[in-house]
Amino acid sequence: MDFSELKSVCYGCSIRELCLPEGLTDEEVLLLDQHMLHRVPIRKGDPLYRTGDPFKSLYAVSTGFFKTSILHEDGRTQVTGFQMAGEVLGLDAISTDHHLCDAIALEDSAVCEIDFNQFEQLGQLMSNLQHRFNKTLSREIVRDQGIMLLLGSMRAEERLAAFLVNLAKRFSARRQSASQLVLRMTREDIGSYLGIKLETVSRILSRFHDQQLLEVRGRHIRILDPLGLNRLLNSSA
Amino acid sequence: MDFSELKSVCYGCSIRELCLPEGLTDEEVLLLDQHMLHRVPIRKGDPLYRTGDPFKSLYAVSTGFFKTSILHEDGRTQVTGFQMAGEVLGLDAISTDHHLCDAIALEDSAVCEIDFNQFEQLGQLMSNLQHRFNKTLSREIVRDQGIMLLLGSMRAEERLAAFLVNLAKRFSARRQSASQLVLRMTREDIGSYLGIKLETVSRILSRFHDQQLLEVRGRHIRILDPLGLNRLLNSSA
DNA sequence: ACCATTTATTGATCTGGATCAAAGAATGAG
DNA sequence: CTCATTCTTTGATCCAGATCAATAAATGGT
Repeated sequence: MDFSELKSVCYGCSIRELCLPEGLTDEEVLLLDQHMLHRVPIRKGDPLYRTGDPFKSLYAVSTGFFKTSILHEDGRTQVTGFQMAGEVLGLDAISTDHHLCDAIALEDSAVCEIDFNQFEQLGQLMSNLQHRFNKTLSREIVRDQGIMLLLGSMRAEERLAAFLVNLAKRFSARRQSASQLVLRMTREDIGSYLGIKLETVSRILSRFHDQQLLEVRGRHIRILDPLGLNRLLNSSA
Repeated sequence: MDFSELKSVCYGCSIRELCLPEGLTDEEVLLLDQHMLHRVPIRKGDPLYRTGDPFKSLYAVSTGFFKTSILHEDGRTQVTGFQMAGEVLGLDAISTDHHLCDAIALEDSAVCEIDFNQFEQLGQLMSNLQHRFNKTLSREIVRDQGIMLLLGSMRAEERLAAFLVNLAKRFSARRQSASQLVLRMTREDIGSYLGIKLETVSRILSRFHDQQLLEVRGRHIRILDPLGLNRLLNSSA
């Protein structure tokens, strides 16, 4: 059976092995995307969903870049993540059947919509899919706990270094340059995510620039000294 | 069929409806605990598991109190949670098949050990169980994101108020007093969890005491003014 | 291309919480 | 019960990062 002949969202997708289908066989992938995948474009600045929206589907980012943020009753907002190709949006909504954050496209993007009811049913048929999905959920927990560590015990400079190193790693896994980053988010978004103010983000980027760790031109960042950045992380200094 | 006659760990358990079996039928609960539950006692101060241990089982706290903490390479440590009866430990380990944090008993405790392989198999047979478990994982993600909000955008006083309100709510759900709290953890543990220093925890508790919000006698805390505490949370003042 | 608006940088000053220090209270092992 | 150890409180001082402020650079709509 030649899978490339079939009309399959996943099959032609270059980030398949970073996405939900990771670790599934070709036949399993086919079953997955024939049953429930649906490609949806989202314009820059538009929400994929908003807090309170009823939960129907998960979304795998196909192309583009998103941010998720939660809104405190007093108006304060906290960016909880930035998602790029292959990453899954909406996992938090499974708990309550309503979305608990806003997901906003930071550039023109496309997502694969995954009907969650159907997905759960397919999980009953394919233990491998269910197993992988448990890992996906668990990985999200680990990611969040990493951010708790960052917010709870790192200084501003370390947080920003960790952020850049993490972004670079994720770009690199997607075969994009690990040194040439284009930030899709504002300094304020970065600050919110890292628990610091936008002025502090800007100042530290400038300092990293002065220290020859980075070249900073607005949102275009080139990592000049990746080891130097990493050194900031692994030393408690 | 009279389930109370059967030897079932869950059936006689008073916190059943706060635990994994939440929402399952009696028959489903029976299937669950006959297949894989195993009660394990843990002494105060002992680890239930440690970072790096191979992952075999999840653990539902039956009685007692735990903390989980992650260890940064440079020696810094971050408490990621406190778990009481009915709460599940080990969800983060599903992602890598190894535990990624330490879980330490803060008092003499008992857990229900749940063999995860068997649990996944049972999930394949009982879609309801699987569905509930997806929700459990998702709820943990939501919890972690709430802590991100706390760490990223609240001041020390608000963090501590949020912590106490949350503890009181959880005790209350377990039919324990919502005003009379006995803290099982040190000021340092609380501080680590909240991203502040132990001296700051102590000072703010003293201040709350002075403001008649609390009565503080070491680890014995009585909440005198729950509305006042809540007011600290909902105002950005 | 132009103007309005949003975003970014940088400086000056202020402050919440960290750090350093020392005394006091609770806990646990023998 | 006693002593050692760990935990907690409180005070004095300091500093990383917040806040306030002003300018400069992007960005987007018409």
